[in-house]
Amino acid sequence: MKNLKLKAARAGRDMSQQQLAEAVGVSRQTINAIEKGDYNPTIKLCLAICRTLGCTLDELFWTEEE
Amino acid sequence: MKNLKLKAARAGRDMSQQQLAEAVGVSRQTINAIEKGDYNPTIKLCLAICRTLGCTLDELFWTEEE
DNA sequence: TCATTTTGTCAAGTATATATGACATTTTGT
DNA sequence: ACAAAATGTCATATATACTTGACAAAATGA
Repeated sequence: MKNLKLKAARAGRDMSQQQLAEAVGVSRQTINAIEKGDYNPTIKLCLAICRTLGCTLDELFWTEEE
Repeated sequence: MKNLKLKAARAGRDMSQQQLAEAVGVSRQTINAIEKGDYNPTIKLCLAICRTLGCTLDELFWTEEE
């Protein structure tokens, strides 16, 4: 399932996938795949994204289902 | 670095590494390695651990440094 | 003290997170 | 309408999360 909370948080900071990717040190395709829900990132990458966007893990990556 | 918050939360539920591993569907060595800080789990596994132990992502996996 | 459980650790294999490069499609700005 | 930027997507390659099996050391309980 897509991660729309991440997409919204990034948009709220007016950052492109590319900019977020560079800020956290991964490729643009990786950010794209995470937002699209293609695969599950490591906690380390999640933490880097959270720090960059000023959000908590629970805000961006918690999910009830599954 | 070690994940002592996870170790404490597990101990507080009186679960062995083995029991937690079975509950979340991974090997005992994987739980051991996460507590020891040997490698970074995926967010999917973190979520499964949090649900099993009744904790949030931020409680068990947030870290300030790095 | 002894048996059992739990934890730590190693080696070798498999699955998958992530990279790079490339191109098509969509969105945005003028 | 046009150009540029942003996004979606594919294919191939690499790093690493995770598995299985095994054994030693430490902790727990009778």
